Amino acid sequence: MAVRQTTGRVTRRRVRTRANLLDAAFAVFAAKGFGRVSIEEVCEAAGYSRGAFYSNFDSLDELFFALYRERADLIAQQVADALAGDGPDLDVPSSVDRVTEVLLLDLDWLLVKTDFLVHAARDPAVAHTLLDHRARLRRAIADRFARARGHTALPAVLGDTDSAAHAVVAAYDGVTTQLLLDKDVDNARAWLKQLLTALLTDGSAHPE
Amino acid sequence: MAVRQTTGRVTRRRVRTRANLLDAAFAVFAAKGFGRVSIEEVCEAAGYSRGAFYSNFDSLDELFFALYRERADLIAQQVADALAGDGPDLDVPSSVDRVTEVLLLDLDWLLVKTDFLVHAARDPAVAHTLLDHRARLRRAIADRFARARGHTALPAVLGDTDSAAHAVVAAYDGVTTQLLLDKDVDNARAWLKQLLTALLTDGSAHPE
DNA sequence: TGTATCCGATACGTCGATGTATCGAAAGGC
DNA sequence: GCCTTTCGATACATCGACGTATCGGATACA
Repeated sequence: MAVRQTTGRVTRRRVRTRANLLDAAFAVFAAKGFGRVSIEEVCEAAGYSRGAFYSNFDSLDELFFALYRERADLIAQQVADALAGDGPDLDVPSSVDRVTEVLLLDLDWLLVKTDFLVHAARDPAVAHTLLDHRARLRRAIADRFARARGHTALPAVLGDTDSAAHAVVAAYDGVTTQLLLDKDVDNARAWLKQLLTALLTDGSAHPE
Repeated sequence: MAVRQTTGRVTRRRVRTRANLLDAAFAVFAAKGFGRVSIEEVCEAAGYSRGAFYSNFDSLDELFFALYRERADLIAQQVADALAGDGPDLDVPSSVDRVTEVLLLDLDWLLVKTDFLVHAARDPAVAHTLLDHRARLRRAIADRFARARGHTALPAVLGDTDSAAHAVVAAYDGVTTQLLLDKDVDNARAWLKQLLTALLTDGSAHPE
């Protein structure tokens, strides 16, 4: 964290500034990629001078980290809500639809998230944060599966609900990669749905 | 490309230098990530001065691009070989083993490849190269499926062999993401195998 | 072996980004 | 509304990386 001496009070202005910097940084990171962004660019996009930046953050890395945490928490919450929202009656496929809606909505987020993955891959501490986020998503998904037990059976090849959740995340990651290249959100959604269907339904139950 | 005037001859020294630069760059990129590497670092790692670099490349981007193409071609060839090598008698699971062996062998390559993905996601021209590489892999896989027809049936949910190949690549990408974070190659291989099994075999045929 | 050509090392000038130190202005408690 | 505290703008010094221009040694070919 930046200087922040004694136990001083925190001004409203400060919170606003910080939020503005984070928002601007998100846009700039999404557009150019973390590796090609300077502190000055972020400040300019936010309409502040570098003084404001150094008053709130120590480095671009720290800002990036904070940015990721903030958004990741938001997404995790949205997914958990989408999954917890429907009663135990609804079947898995319709849950899939709702989650897909949330997860593949924002291309900019996927770009930033991938940048973050690249860093995490080279820094164990950062990796830990990302693994945490993923674990939270998996937990929400696994819980949903557990509740659906009896309504919809999972194929035995996948094992327990945890493994099934793992598989869902892997499918999501796989589709994300393709989406980053062809930018076709609709296609990605359809394709993710098909993948999940193939994974989560027994081969004997042919759809449509 | 760098200067390279008229139709001059190309010295052996030049090819060696170029290759050395590419090799050193690969190591440096894998270690620090493309975004955090300077031209000087690459030269230092290779044991050359910047003069050598500018004589062979115009920019770090160009070197990175060349580096990717080179390695991607190599991998694509290896995968194609691994798939074409076994006769039509072998079943899909054992092909999976052989390909997995090739694809998940080198963590450094996965790191560089992900860096490349990040760039491709923001530059359509670069994206085209990466999509080409992926298409080549998919073709090899789809061909293998086509040859296996009659021996092993694919589940109907996946559709034709092209879709099945698509699914395989998605699973590979998904597992790669996790592998980049936990660095557990053995686990990734096992997990990829399980995923592919779930995808490619009919749910009715329960293994072990 | 001679020689024309090519290659890469060195030495510069330049520029952008960084971090700090300082100061005026805004904010909040009273 | 005053006064203390905090925030962020400005100015400055520094540094690293960049790209170029030049030159001496290496390389290929006769």
